[in-house]
Amino acid sequence: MTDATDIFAPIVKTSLAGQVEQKIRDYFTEHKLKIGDPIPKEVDLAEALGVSRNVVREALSHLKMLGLIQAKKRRGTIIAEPDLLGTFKKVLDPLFLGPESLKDLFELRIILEIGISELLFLRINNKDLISLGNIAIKEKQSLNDIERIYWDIEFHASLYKISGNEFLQHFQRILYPVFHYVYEQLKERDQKLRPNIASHFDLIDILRNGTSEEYRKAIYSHLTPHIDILQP
Amino acid sequence: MTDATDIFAPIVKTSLAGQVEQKIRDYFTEHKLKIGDPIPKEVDLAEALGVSRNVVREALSHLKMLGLIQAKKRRGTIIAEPDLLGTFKKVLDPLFLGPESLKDLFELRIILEIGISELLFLRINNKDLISLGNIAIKEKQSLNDIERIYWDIEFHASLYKISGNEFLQHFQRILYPVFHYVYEQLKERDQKLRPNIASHFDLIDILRNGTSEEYRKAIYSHLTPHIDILQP
DNA sequence: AAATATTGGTATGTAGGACATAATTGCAAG
DNA sequence: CTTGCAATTATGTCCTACATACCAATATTT
Repeated sequence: MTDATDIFAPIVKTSLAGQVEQKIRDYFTEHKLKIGDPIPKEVDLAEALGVSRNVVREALSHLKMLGLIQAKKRRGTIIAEPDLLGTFKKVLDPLFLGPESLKDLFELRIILEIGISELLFLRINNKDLISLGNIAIKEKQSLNDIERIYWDIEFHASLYKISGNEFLQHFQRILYPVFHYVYEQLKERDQKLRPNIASHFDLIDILRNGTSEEYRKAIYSHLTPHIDILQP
Repeated sequence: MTDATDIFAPIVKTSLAGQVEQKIRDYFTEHKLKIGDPIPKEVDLAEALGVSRNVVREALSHLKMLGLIQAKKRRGTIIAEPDLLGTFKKVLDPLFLGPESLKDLFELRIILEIGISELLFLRINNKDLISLGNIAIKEKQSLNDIERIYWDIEFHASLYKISGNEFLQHFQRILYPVFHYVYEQLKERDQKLRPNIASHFDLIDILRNGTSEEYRKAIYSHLTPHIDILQP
């Protein structure tokens, strides 16, 4: 029974649930299951894979968490369209992120804001400009840092929205706690927020009358002050 | 016993495991647990929360999947640093993504490649330029589409690497199957790959002698041909 | 005494049975 | 045709038992 093939069988480091999860994913792709299609019930899967229903449930619960499937009480379980960023959100608790990750994320933000400049000039309209102006005014009138940070984030959220890319809008919402955390760190260090080289009003002016190249320079100088705070 | 407060109690739409997961996360933040710190064992959690060990395990398995915790057989379970993008990867199977998400992701790619232009000119060196040149040559010498696609992706992966942002490098690797899928779609539609307006050689030339603004224009014209394939 | 084997305890991993819950179906009475 | 009720079905929760890996301390060998 225990011959060489058994002894030297590939060592499995992933848990059973993990393997089962992979098997189920393979099953999906093999059978070309599309959104709405039902998948076998838990007991059948357990029997087919030779594991307990417990393990199958754990695997399924992973897929469920990712939004890849959706389970209803009597209807069974069906394939669903996953929420791209909903899952991502779950690991983005600043408390769990090291300083390296934080720095990368903030740098990514700069990359994104520079990257959308072309789209901004392509898609922005008068109404957007007015709305941005109102936000900038409210920020200027803020009585404390908390309020100011709120309007600051709101300003940049609007930019993402104007760019028209759904993905980015969600991304902004998800990254909110991270950026907020960075702001908090910053506040602690030098007591009051440093004035940005280029203000929000400057940015609006450029969006109205300037070029995308001018905008990129401005947004770069607007955001970089925040980044050295992350490298001590 | 069953008075109005019970009747009109907030309806629970999340599963028990989901609630427990949240409770455990709250426990982490409340106790300010850091990486490496141990968490209570499953049975204790189950008892404390008044649920079965089964449910606790399901919640923990979620956190485990996200890399937030790490469980060893006798040592118990400890806090770990999450893998930012490792989880994200799990939902990025092109088969599960709708056309809208695909379009957004590809647009995001353009945003990113435009966004890193500043960093590229800041951080690129001669060795990078030579390496990029070799890749471009190999791409030109490719005998079939598969090979050409491989080197194309390799070229852009190098760009991300040169930018120096870890996050982006991982992002590229994760998005690989998505972009590959887009290329496949494209191949099917117009049989042979459309020539890019700006070739990789052009991009290298600009990186060597040009400005970041020229580069942005070039990369934009280089990538946009791919995007209309996604909106039918 | 130092290195190695053995043994036992501990927390996670897996198994399997039982029951609860919600949703669907079909039948029956109004 | 609608309403009400019971049966059915697959997921959700609970429970108990055992397996497995790991660690520590003790026992055995060299």
